[in-house]
Amino acid sequence: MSRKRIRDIRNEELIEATIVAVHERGYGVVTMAEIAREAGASAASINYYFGSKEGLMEATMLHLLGKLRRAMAVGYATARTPRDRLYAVMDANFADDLFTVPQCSIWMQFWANAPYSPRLSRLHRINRARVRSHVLAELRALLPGGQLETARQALQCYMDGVWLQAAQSEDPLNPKAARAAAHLVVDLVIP
Amino acid sequence: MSRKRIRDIRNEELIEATIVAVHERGYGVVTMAEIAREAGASAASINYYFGSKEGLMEATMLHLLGKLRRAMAVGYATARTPRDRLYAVMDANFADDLFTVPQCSIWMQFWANAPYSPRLSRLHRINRARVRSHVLAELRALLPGGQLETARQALQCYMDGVWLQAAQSEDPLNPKAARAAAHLVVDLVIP
DNA sequence: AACAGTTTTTTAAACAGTCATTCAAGATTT
DNA sequence: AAATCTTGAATGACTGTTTAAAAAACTGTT
Repeated sequence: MSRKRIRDIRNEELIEATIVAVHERGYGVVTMAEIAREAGASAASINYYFGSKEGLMEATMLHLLGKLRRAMAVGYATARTPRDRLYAVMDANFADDLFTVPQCSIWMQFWANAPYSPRLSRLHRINRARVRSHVLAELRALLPGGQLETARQALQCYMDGVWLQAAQSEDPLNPKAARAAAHLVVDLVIP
Repeated sequence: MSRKRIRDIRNEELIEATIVAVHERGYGVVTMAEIAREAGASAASINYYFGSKEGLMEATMLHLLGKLRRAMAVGYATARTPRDRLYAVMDANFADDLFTVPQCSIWMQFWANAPYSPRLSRLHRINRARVRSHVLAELRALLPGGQLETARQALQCYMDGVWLQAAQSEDPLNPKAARAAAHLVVDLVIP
């Protein structure tokens, strides 16, 4: 039992340290030693748990993807109309514990590196397809078929674009305001 | 005269090679030697012309920023109404000679690295502010003040988001379709 | 509680490459 | 001849990963 526990604890510590360290230095530049120092461990222990630097990055993104997926599931549980479920998708993207500068930074690094790493690009494809199908499912109930694809792309690209911008921010973000803005964009697209 | 000419020719050759090589390998991973090979030159000559790898990246982005700025100026020259000028801003972003996978890749790498390089982040700020003020200026003539900021963010994030997605594409892009889609988004935001 | 045996965890040090940059010497152009 | 351009080779520093050995945690037995 506690054998498993230790591994889980280390995994989480190292992933948190990865988010901070990659945010501060960039994925391509940050070293295993820096991440390890952030976590109060040694570079070798990261390889012990994750196999490689790429494995660590994959695990970190898996962690964030899971957070996003769960946040979306929570919102879906209480939303009753297609429009509310669309709001829920946006709200998940800008949830308090997801929409932070370090996490948007990581996402940025993830996007930049995905084309060059089969393991990362696989995650990227899966996540994107999932969000896409959710958005599309709700839009179907709200728009005529001809406008579906335009509206979907507008919304999905909006979410990506906001994160992109957030990753460049010097100051802490305002998730509440981001959610409000996202709702306005939804209303703009679906009158 | 031709002393200057040679420098210009090399600059352009090396920048083109940079775009191809960075697209293929990623900025953090590509080596000076690979870029040089792509250009049919030596790594040392890149340093001779650009001083450093970072200098080369800065010059490359300066080149692309200029292309974008000029494309926008061309569109502005013929547009007569605020809506047409908004179309022109979008069209510039998705112009035939700008909206290609390698160039969107570079832009992606640029975004990812800007937070860690003062020289790149300066370029990023300048470019973003310029696009922002153009979009805002046209929107002012089309929307009540209260919706300005929402519409601007929707459009600007849309453009970023489309590029982000384009950078992941395996196949060649379709600039014409992208422009058509962008027009539809404009029409969605400004009925 | 104590202990020997076993497994899991940790890390210092070694390893094996890598790469941006510099430099000196030669090639080319003016 | 002078200025400009080019590059092979040397430099110097850095880094992900492996290894071997020690530390810590756990196990069942006494």
